[in-house]
Amino acid sequence: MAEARYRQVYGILKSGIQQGAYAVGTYLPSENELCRIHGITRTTARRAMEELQKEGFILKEHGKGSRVKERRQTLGLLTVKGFSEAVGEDVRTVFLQRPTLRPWPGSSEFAPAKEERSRYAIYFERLRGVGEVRVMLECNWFCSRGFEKLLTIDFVEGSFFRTLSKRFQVEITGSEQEIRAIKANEKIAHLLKIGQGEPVLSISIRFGTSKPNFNIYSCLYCNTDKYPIGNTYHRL
Amino acid sequence: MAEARYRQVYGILKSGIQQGAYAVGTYLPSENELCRIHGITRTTARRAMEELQKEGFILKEHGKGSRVKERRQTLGLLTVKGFSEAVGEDVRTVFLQRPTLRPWPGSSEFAPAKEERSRYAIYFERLRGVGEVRVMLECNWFCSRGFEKLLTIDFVEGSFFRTLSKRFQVEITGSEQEIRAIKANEKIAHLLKIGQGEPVLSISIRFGTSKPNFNIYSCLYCNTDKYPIGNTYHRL
DNA sequence: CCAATTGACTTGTACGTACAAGTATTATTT
DNA sequence: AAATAATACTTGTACGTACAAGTCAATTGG
Repeated sequence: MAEARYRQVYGILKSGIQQGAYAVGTYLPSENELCRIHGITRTTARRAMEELQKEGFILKEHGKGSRVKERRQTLGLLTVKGFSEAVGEDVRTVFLQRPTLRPWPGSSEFAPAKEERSRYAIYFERLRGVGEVRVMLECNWFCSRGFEKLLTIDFVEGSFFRTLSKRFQVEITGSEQEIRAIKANEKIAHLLKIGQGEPVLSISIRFGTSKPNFNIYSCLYCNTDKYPIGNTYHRL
Repeated sequence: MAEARYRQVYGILKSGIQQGAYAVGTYLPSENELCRIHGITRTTARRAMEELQKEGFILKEHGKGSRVKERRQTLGLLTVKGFSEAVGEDVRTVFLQRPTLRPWPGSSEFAPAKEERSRYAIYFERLRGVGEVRVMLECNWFCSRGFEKLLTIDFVEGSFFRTLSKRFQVEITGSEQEIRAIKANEKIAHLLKIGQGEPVLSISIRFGTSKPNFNIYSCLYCNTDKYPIGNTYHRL
């Protein structure tokens, strides 16, 4: 199916914000204006705006309008949105382990389903940083069934999720996370260039997808000294 | 104004889930049934269900229904919902510092607005645990203007947010958070009964409210060994 | 017996309408 | 001149309708 109309409008507005067409602190076009501009009803316009609010791009102000929010230099990991979108330009990502077939790990926060365990997993590992600062070690597991091609091809625009979407028509539909403060072990300390035993933020994530019984299991280890993890919530 | 209709329905369903009327794994009444039951339209029913999904109570399954999700034993702090609702029964809370007038602290993740700084702050501090385990140290700041009564009265049902709502008609409308892994200092280590320098999760929160220029500033220090912080996200 | 189709459900998207309620400016009244 | 009222906007809530799309069981046709 084609992408939903409200999602398109959401994307247009989001790009506009990220590229500076709508400056921080200014108001977006009102919902009624959006209706005229895009030829949609207010229901749909509101839907797009709600999405923007949920992602923390705007703040809706009753009686006034929708204001573009300041984007903090944080990793917007607590939503599905990718790393690069949230932090900005100087994001560097290197593979420590390109996608390879592996047996599933023994234990994890989120247990894969039986259907997933019936095949080998694909594993890959990346180190991400902003400028010279090493921010995050990222480990990813998922069932190999139907994704053998990933062992050979490159990621679309360097993004795993975009690759899933473009090459495999698999979309992320949600996530579950557990967050802990742990001590950096030798490997993590070395890779993040911090001392062993230093506190590190550990985030275990299960990403649900549009494909039944197909989840992405990720473990992130973050050095939050310079780049804390951010999150916003709005009731309405 | 009276509480919105969809919020009422949301509350009814949420209570039903929490009190076991709808068991984990079972399906809630369909949207059309809810319309009949509560005399609302599907728009309103969907609104209530979306809220439940956003809070992680249910999982909507296209073509099937809305299933009650398993509630993990985590602190659902990454939404506005309070501590006690998320964890269950055996939550123990003790005041280390009852509400008192204080000058604002020098620095914080979130800077209070000028209007807030013009008055002294009210500060209070609580230690929260589950059973014998000390889970979290909680420090709270907010502008004293109009809230002098809080210095003397008790909290409604032990809940600060409920007190704001019931006694002052102030509602939480959203939050912004920053999450870090830090080393426990002497005070934190002592209170959480862990070793000094052990990793602790630090969450800085600004809660926005329905009262203009009135925010709650909270700092949480969590021992995540037994009770990790949880979070769920669903695109739609 | 098995495969395909149908039908009855579910949630998802989108249309259109109406009015409530908050904000800010302008016009009016005192 | 200052308070009040009207106004023109904004977002918030809620109604109703229609159809798309996913799920599943019963029915039908071969």
